[in-house]
Amino acid sequence: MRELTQRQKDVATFISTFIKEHNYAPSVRDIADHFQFSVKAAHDHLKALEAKQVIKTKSGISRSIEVIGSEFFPREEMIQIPLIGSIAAGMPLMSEENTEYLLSIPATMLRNTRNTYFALRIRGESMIEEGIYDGDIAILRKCEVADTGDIVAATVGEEEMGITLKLYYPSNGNIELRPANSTMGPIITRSCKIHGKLHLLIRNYA
Amino acid sequence: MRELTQRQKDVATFISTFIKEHNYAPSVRDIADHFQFSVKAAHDHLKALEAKQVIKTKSGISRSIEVIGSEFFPREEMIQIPLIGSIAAGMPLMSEENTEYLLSIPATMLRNTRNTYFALRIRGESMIEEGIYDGDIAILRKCEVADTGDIVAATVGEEEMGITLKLYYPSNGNIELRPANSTMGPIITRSCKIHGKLHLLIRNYA
DNA sequence: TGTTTTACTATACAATTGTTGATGTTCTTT
DNA sequence: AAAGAACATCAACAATTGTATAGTAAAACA
Repeated sequence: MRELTQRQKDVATFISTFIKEHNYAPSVRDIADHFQFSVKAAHDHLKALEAKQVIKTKSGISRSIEVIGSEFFPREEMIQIPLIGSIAAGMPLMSEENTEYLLSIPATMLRNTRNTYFALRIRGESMIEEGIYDGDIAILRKCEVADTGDIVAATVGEEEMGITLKLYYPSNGNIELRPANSTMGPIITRSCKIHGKLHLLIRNYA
Repeated sequence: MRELTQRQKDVATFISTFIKEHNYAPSVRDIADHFQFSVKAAHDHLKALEAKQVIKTKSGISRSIEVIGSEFFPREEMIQIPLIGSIAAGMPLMSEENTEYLLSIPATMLRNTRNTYFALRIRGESMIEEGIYDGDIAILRKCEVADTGDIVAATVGEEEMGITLKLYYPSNGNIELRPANSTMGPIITRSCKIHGKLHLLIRNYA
């Protein structure tokens, strides 16, 4: 298998552009018309591009061309993340009904596509020395365990008390949830529920 | 015109889900098959949903249903923002050829859709006291003027010297570009070129 | 040199798909 | 009670669209 020819790149570019412009994929004839060649030529190009893993099509289904990742046409993989409320403001339930809206984050900015992520709005100044400010949006990876020093979203005691974002420091039996704010003391507890680890922070200036 | 009925919501949800799953819109028959009703029923639903501004279709073009904004199916408007390099690391040119990749940001997180935005990777500790850390990604709105106290990306003198992110403080004839780091001094200059204002900050923990 | 790949033309068939007419039921609103 | 909207069926037509056959020709490769 050789690499893409110029003509194939042109066709792939056209498809990619067409999808962005129209929100649906071109038909074989849309491609043929644009390049002023026959329907078969267009179809052959699609086969070639599919063999070279640039596009994917579903046989028999119209306008089903999908531009997939490749050296020449890197697809921007997006992950949808629900923003499920504010940290330390009641109880942001981990359910889809509580989703304020979905954030789209490029997969390249996250570690692993297969993990589940969720987002919370930061309230308060407890993590200010880590550069996490009131109003910031934290994107967390859902997980139950954390390593020492990780920034985690956790609930201590009753879930209704609300989630806190803190530094995780376990020490012989106890768990210390440290704020990054010298005016505040840590929460020391026997057990807490970890909801996720901080992976991304988004701040809005306006 | 009344609001959406439960059935119409179901149909709209199906379409929305189908598009996410398949990357192409359902045909009229895909909808009919799923709900076990006739093709005409599906088609009528599409007309109703279009009249109610929930979807948009192109007549005669297969699989051209597009779910648009509405009370019940708020469309997440995305803005593509080019990441054009690192701040204070050579010269990140404001051109599309220098785009490392495109970030997708929900429009709701930005002030104005019509503005031009670009992104830069932060290098150095000069804005650490504003909670802006090395490696953070700054999303800026392209503009030439700024207000006192704004965080701006600017170049002083030759453009090749590189862009800096600083606090903007003009004072009778001079322009002071203040770092947010007490160990560093401000840049005081007669003139500088402002490239944009900071609007969004993204930090990756991993 | 021969083989493979690329890049097409022209034509055609069949499946997919959008669209419509005629018609009826149920529910809500006036 | 009347009117309209919503929801539905069956059947049919026409346009769109994917796929294929039968070639031609040039370029790339081994």
